[in-house]
Formats: sequence, structure tokens, C-alpha cells
Amino acid sequence: MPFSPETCDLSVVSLAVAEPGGAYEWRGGDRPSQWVDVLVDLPGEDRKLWTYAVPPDLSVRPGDILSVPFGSQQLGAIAVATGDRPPQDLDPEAVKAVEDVVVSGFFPASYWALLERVAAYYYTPLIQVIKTALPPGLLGKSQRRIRLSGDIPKGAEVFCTPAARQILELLGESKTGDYSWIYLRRQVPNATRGLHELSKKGWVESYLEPPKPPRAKLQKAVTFVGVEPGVELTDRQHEVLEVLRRRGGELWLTELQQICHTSSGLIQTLESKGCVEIDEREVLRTGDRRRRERDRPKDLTNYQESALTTLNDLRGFNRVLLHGVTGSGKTEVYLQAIAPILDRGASAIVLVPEIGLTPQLCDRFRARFGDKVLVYHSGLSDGERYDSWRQMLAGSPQIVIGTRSAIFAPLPKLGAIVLDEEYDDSYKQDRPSPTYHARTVAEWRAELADCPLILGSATPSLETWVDYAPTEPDPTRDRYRRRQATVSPAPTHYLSLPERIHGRALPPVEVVDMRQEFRKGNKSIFSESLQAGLNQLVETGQQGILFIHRRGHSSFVSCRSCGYVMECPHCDVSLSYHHTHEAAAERLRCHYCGYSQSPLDRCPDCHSPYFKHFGSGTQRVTQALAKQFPELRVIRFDSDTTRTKDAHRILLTRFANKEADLLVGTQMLTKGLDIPQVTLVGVVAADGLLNLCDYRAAERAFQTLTQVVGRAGRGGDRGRAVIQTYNPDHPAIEAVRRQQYEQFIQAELETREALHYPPYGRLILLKVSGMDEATVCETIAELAHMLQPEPGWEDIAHEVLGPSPAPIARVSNRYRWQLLLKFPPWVPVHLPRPLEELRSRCPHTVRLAIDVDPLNLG
DNA sequence: CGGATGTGTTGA
DNA sequence: CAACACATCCGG
Repeated sequence: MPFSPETCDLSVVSLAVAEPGGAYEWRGGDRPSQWVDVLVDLPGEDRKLWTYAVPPDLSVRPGDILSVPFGSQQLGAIAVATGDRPPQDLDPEAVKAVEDVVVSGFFPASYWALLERVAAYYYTPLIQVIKTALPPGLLGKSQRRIRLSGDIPKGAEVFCTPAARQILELLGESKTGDYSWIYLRRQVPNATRGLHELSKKGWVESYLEPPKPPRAKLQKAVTFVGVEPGVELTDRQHEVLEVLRRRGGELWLTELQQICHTSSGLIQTLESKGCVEIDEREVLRTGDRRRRERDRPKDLTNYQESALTTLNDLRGFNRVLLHGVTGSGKTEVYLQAIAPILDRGASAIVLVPEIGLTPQLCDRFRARFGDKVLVYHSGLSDGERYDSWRQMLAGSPQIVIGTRSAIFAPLPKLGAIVLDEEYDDSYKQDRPSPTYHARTVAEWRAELADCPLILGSATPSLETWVDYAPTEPDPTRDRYRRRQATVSPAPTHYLSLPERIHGRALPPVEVVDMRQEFRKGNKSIFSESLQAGLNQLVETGQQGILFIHRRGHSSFVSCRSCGYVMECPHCDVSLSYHHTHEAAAERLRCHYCGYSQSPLDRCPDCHSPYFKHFGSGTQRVTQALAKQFPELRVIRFDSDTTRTKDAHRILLTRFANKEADLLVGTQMLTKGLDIPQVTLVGVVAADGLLNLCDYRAAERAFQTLTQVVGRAGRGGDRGRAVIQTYNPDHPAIEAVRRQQYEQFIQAELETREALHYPPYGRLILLKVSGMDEATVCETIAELAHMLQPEPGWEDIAHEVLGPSPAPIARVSNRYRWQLLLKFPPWVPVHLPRPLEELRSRCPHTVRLAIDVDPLNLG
């Protein structure tokens, strides 16, 4: 296709140009191209293309990540189209040249369509979606930094404004002698004025630091070539050459030097004599190279077998729900379903909620598939993520295990996508745009890649249940749902694993009414039944888990005399008490803005000395345990004790090795933990879970409790679970006790349907925030007005709920208000007004964020 | 985003 | 009339 200004008209042009199944090739073709149209990484410049010249020493193809000069700075950019004719509507002199090709990437054909779809659905600029899909730092831009310069007369800061003085102070303390301008501006009020003042005096200067995108790590490798006749070698040279030959003819330079205790000089001499070649090779920083026992496919239960048969026969886009009770062996089904896909030369993506919490799953995949397994998540260093990402582009059959962003893994030949624990909320991004749900994106990706999508869960979300589970046909309902569906229809399969492997039973669940315990005179936080269970652990040598819900037992600091509660000065939340271990410093921390301070020993309000923290939930419980069960060995597993890298794995290994009898922890315990010796599961107080004011509270409580209960009795010994609550009749508790998923789900669905909440209806949340409360209120009122449905159309239109202050009305000194748009099932989901128009009504001090399909209404 | 340019406000 | 805060537009 010719390259012309017309084809660059962006307001309308979709950037997805690749033909399905074809090679990734946009306009331009194979001819050497001298010009390239790029999308730059600039906020607000959505979809505008910029033309650059391609210097003769560079080769640029569409899809390449570039660095380009832009104004005074350097920006990350992505090549969209190339051409060999100069742009006609531009002065050729004004066209700048591409600075560098950062990565030359060949995305699979459907990849761009996927990114476009995410951009459109979540109302997000395409470049921002690209940024979420790429490893961090790839679209680097230059950074403005400030450093001290020239001689600053002693005591001169006295004559400066406070802002300037503060800048000088900060720069003086800085190790590198400089700070980024963004940082200074955040730290110092009126920083702009201070900077002007100082640079005029010549005491500081600002400079642009060029972007430094991650690079492949290179190492020198030595390859054996041979000895030409007539080449003279010393004995030592012979010796080194012989070592290299015996070791397979190829070694890293450093390795060879170490083995032979020689210098690089000798090896260079060998190179000059033509006996070896030295060249730079890419080394992968993919971590974990531990050797491990090779794992063989396990025997399957009948249910697993039949699920696997269905999975193995699937070709093309199919949607599958693998509904297996806890301990039914879902992972083994994934493993055996993926094996033939790799054999066919295709790859697979396996998504898990949080990788740190599922080291066992990764280990099992690695044990089964060895180095074909790639792990990808935010815990990796930028370099590691970059290497893994490049490895995916290579296209060899592989398995990517990762958290939600791994749904964008650029695997060219995708054979299947697995989402484990599909109901988990961490699949939804709620903070910057795009606020995507990995399950939604996975459906699109599976559709575009024409491969099966497998959702696995013991407690499927309502969304998944209504879409995937077999129910009696209900034409009215189905027609409505179809109108709001986000994927085209596809064969759907419901696979059930109703039994645990090895014929093990689900643990019986006992619900204890804590009000009665109290009436009986039991003042302990442990019911009699749970106490008995804990005592038994010591006797039998079995292990147990105690689950604590964070909100049930707060960790705030309050005054016993006057009731004063320590709050964050910038947010409307109380500060939480943190104390990692005995030696560590005690801190009070704000979970929302990161503010922290040391604890006070007197109440700032009434000066009473009875000013105490209540400790975190886990801390309080471990203290109570130490008192009542001194012989129990306890491991705390919460955000305080798992902060460091690999802490999850270490603590879990210690527990698995029976170095403790009891694991006490929060939410983190619910996910994928598979330790056979666990026979007792206790929930200290389920009430914190039940009382969240959210339309999904009951569903979430049911899912979490079922998962926790499911940790018990996975080995040979029978398990049991004790749930303590002040609310034993709550439907969610009742459903967990009887382990009746379907009845609970049906009742819950009816509530949702009556109120048009998802999955019967959909939501869009608009969030507005700013420093000045009045401005925020005015703005959101205007937005609410603009978004009202046309008068007279109320019953066939969306509803506008709000404006209302966010549940936490102030964070980092920003006041937050929100609006909820609710679309009943028969109303197509879309913003009634273009986002741009809404943005234009917001003053510059006010931020507007949009959350499509929000999970947390606040 | 950063820089250049334009406009409105203040105050000596 | 300057100095300055604030808005707007441009960048290839």
C-alpha cells in the first residue's frame, strides 16, 4: 500500500492492519524505508502519528520500539507504518531522525487488535495500553534532573525564599548530588519559583538525562574453531584449546578463564591465530536455574480424565470452565492439557492471581516442562522482565506463568490460555488506566488467537457462572446478556471435578456462634472447639492454619482514656501499626499514601499514657496463642513478615518441613496453598468479611471462606474446619458450612438480577479527585448532569448513581468523589458522552479516572 | 512532558 | 511597567 498523508489520517484510522494468520507486516513492505510514522509516549496525544526519518544505519519495521527526539526531550515511540516517500505535508527539513531502535519486535498478527480493543473498551489512549503490555522501561523518556552547580557562598541560603532553601537542602543531602525535577516538585511547595531563583543565581542547573531502556545482558563466548596447519602454539595455548574442545567447544570467556586459570590475553592470542572465535552473546537473567527432579504425569481420576479428553479435543476458540472443588487436582489437568499443545509447537499462558503466593504451582510446571516455563510478574527486576519478554517474542513453544499483565505476553503462536482461580479480584487492575480485567482480556485474546480459554475455580465468580455453566435456557435473559457480551459467541464447556483426588473428603465445616461462646463464659478469642483442635495438633503432630481477615482485627492506635485514634494527616484513614520483628523499629503507616511516623507514647489529644496499638490481627492472635498454647510453634504469614523477596517461599517451605505446627495469616493463605499435613483450618472471625459494604461482599466472603476451608485435609489425614462468627445465619456462612455452591450462587444471582447489578447489568465508575473540595464537588455535579439519560427515556436507559464521596473521602490530601453508571441488561454499555468532552469540563486541578466494570466501588 | 508564547493579575 | 501566576498550544 502506498505511503501517503491520507493513510496517516489518524482520527479515523484503526492501527490494526495485520491480516489474521499473516506475517506481521504493515504498510511499507520490504523496501528500505526512509520514513516512519510513530506513536509517541505523550499523555493526551492519543493516536496522533508523527513522522520521522530513518537514518541509513538503522532499519525500522512496524512494531519496533524506538527512541525519538521530541522537542527538547527524547521519547519512547512505537513504529506504526514505514514508507519510502517523504511526507508531503511537511517541510522535509523539519523531519527529525529516529534516535535508536530499542527493541525490534514482531508481534503476532492479532496482537494489535487486542491492544486496540483494550483501549476502546476501557476508554484508554492506545499508547497507555501499549505501555501496560510492554515490560517497564522500554518506552523510556528523558528525565529532567536538577543538580548543584558553581560555587555557593557559605550561608547564602539565608537570602533565599523557603522553597529555594529547601531545594538546596535536599540537593545537599542527595548522594548523587542531584534529584529528578518531578521528585523535587512533589517534595517542595512552590518548587518552580525556587528553581527559577536558584538557576538565575547559577547555583543549580537542570539537565536532561537521556532514557536508558533495559538492554540484553551480553557476555563474551569463546567458540573452538581448530588449528590451521602451520600455526605455532605454545604448550599453554594447546592446553587451553584442549580444555575448550573437551567441554563441547563452547564456553563463556569468564568460565574458560576460571577453569584454566588463565588471562583473557592468552585467549585473545588464540583468537588472533584463528583457533577460536570470541563473540558477544545474550545471557538470560531469568533467575531460578536450580535443578529439580523431573516430574511425570500423574494418574488421573475419572473426572480429571474426562475433563482432559474434552480439553485435548478442543481446536480454535472455545470457552471452558473447569469447576473443581478444592483439592480436586485442577493443576494436574492444566499440566496434561498443555503438554500436547507444546508438542504441536504452540505456547500457553497460565495466569495466577499472585505469583508470590503460588510458588508451588510454578515449581510444578518447571518440574514438568523444565526450561520451557517462563515466569513473568512485577516482582522481577526490569532486566529479568525484559529478558523473559524477549524470550517470548522468539516464538519457540513455551509456557508463560504470570500475573494479570502476563495476559499481554507476546507469544506468536498461542495454543491455550489458562486462568487459575478465575474469581480472584487481583485479576482486575483498578489503578492506572486501562482498568482491565485479565479474564475479559483473556476472552478477547483467545478469540483473536483462535485458541481455547480455560477458567479454573472451586468457586466461580457469578460472571463466569452465568456465562459458562449449563442452565435451563431462558431466552429473555440470554438475549439481554448477549447485547452486553464482550466476545462473539463460542462453544462453551462446563467441566466439573466434584471430588477430591485419591477419594479424599472435603473437610467438614463447623460454624461456631461466638455470642454463645461468650454467654458460656468463654472470653478467649478461640472457641472451645477451636481450642480443642489446636490442642490436638500438638498431640497428633498434624498442622493447622488460622485465617484472620484484616478488617476484623484492626491495627490502629487509639487512646484508652479519650478514644482518640491516630489518623493519617493526608488521608481519611487511621494509621496502622507495623512491627516486623522484635529488633525492627515500630512504625505507624498509612496504607494509602505511604506516610509513616514513629509511635507516640502519649495521646496527642489528652496526654494520657494509655495510648496503645492493638497490634495487627495476626500479631494479636499470635500473642493470644503464645499465652494459651505455649507449646505450639507458630509462623506468622502476613504483609509484615512476607515483605522481603522470596519470604513467601521460605516461610511456606519451613511450614511444609514441619518446623511449625500452625500458620497464622491473612488473605494470602487462601490462594493455592497445598500442604498435605494440614488437617485443621480455623477462621478466627468471619464477620469482617461479611460486613463489607459492597454488593459483592457475600460472594467474596463465600469464595474466600471456601478457599480457606479447602486448605484442610489435602493429604492422607482427614481435615476439618472451624469458622467463628457472630453471624452464623448469614447465607454465605451457611453455604460454606454445607458446601453448597450452586444454591448460594442461585440466590445471589436473583438479588443481582433484581437490582441490575453484574452479571445482570454492568457498571462504569467515574472517579474525580482534587486538592480543593469545592472544585471537586462542582466538577462532579456537572459531570453527573451531563451523564443523565435523556428525559423521558429513563426506563430504557442507564442510571446515574451519585455523586457521592468515595468511601475513603480523602487520600494524599486529594478529595475524592465518584459517580456510578449502572446499565441494566437491555441497555448497551457505553459512556453517554465522549470521554474527551467529560475531560474538557474538568479544571486542570481535578483528575478524572474511569473504571469500567469496577470490582471495588471506591 | 517541557518550552514558548499569550493573557490576566498584582503591586511598587 | 515589570514580575509573575496561569492557560494554551506545539512538538515530526
